[in-house]
Amino acid sequence: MRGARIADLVVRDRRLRWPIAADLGARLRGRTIKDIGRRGKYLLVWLDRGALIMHLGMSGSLRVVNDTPPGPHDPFDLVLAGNPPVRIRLRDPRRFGALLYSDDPLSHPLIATLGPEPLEAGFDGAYLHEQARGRTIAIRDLLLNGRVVAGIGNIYANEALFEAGIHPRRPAGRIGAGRYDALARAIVAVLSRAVSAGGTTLKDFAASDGRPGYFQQQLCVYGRAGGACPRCAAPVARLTMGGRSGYYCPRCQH
DNA sequence: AAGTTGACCTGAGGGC
DNA sequence: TGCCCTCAGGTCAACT
Repeated sequence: MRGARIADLVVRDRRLRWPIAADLGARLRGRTIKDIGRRGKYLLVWLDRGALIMHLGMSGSLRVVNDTPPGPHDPFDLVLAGNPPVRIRLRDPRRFGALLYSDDPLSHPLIATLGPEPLEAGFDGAYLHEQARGRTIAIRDLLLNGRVVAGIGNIYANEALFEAGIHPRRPAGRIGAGRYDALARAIVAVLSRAVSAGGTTLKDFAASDGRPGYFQQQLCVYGRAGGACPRCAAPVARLTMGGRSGYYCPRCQH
């Protein structure tokens, strides 16, 4: 995509998480893509001025397609100029994805309010400890809050808490600085290992080259209720918090 | 202010 | 086979 000129945006269904702006196609035609980036789980397609902000939600995927006819859940194609043109298609059955434009994306409310990137400088145990001070929210939910730290989803929150030996329901304000050091290290380790493995394919996740991830083979607790804890062999437990599952070892995590 | 719940959607899988 | 229920990788917005 980098360096390409946008020939067209073909919108078949505007109804994503937020409606695709009616004038977006006209705004994009003829513009040049300068770079591709990311903040949390938001994808940034930097143009000569401003950027597209995209999100894949839970079920979205972007693919390069040729003459494949669009399916019922393929809301748009971004067409790049060329001979032949390159069509990049979003498939998003649940329509939780997003396609937005901003002249100043880093100031956009969705981006500007995000916490630090967990794999970059500025994220450590001291930061988490400070964020948690005086708060009663369960630590699992604090980690899912993008304003605290960007881009941690349910799988990696649970895995990092296992690695750090912290119970997912523990109130965030009742965890000491030393344990937050361990938690921050666990988050960095889990995310790094997951990236190396190409991500986690529970069902249909695939990387941009179409290949699945393999981190699911390294999951210690997520989705493994009843299975043996890899550390102590006690059965992994499942709980529900705010309508979402949490997994943990009742013997190792407190 | 912080915490909790509901909302947005479709599809898959299990039980009956 | 079909119907109904539950659950799913996200996260914002509206409540309490």
